Amino acid sequence: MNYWLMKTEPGCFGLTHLKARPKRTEHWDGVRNYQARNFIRDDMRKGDLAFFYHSSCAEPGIAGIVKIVRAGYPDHTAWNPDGEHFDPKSSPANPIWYMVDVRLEREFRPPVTLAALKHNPALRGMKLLERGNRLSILPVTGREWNAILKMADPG
DNA sequence: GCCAACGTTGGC
DNA sequence: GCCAACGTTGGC
Repeated sequence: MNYWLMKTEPGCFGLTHLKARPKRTEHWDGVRNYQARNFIRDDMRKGDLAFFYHSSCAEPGIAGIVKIVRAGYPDHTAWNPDGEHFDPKSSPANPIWYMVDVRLEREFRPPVTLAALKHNPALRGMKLLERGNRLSILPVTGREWNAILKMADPG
C-alpha cells in the first residue's frame, strides 16, 4: 500500500466536482509529465490512498483523501484531437499517457493548508514543500501521511 | 500579474 | 549531446 499526493486546480476540477460525481468517482486524466506518468503507470495500485491537493488557488492545501479504485490504464483523452489534452504522439497501440480512477474517501474540513504544512516540523523534507517542485503526482511517506492526518480535524 | 524553477524542444 | 529558448507550474 502506497501513499500519494495528487494536485489539482479547484477552478478546473476540485473536491466539490469529485464529490458531485456518481459514486464520488472519476478518472484522473490529463497528466502530461513523464515522471508523474511513471508513478501512475508503474507504481500506483488499486487501494492506494492519496491526498487531494488544491493548487493555484486562494488557499492552496490538502482538501481531502481519495482512494485509487482502478490502477493505471491508457489516458484516452490524448486521442481526442479536439480535446485540451490531445497528444498526436499517443495512440491506442502506443498510449504514452496513463490515468487512474479515484474515489473521494474523506473531506478535510477545514482543509490542511500549505501554510500549515510548512509550519509542521514533522514534515521537513517533504517533497511537496521543496522549492521549485512542480510534479502533479508525488509519493508520500507513511510518516508524512500520519503527521498530516493528525493535522486534520477529526470532523 | 510577477517571477523562480523546472521540463521540453529544437538547432547545431 | 549540448544548451538556449520557450512554455508551464504554482506560490505569492
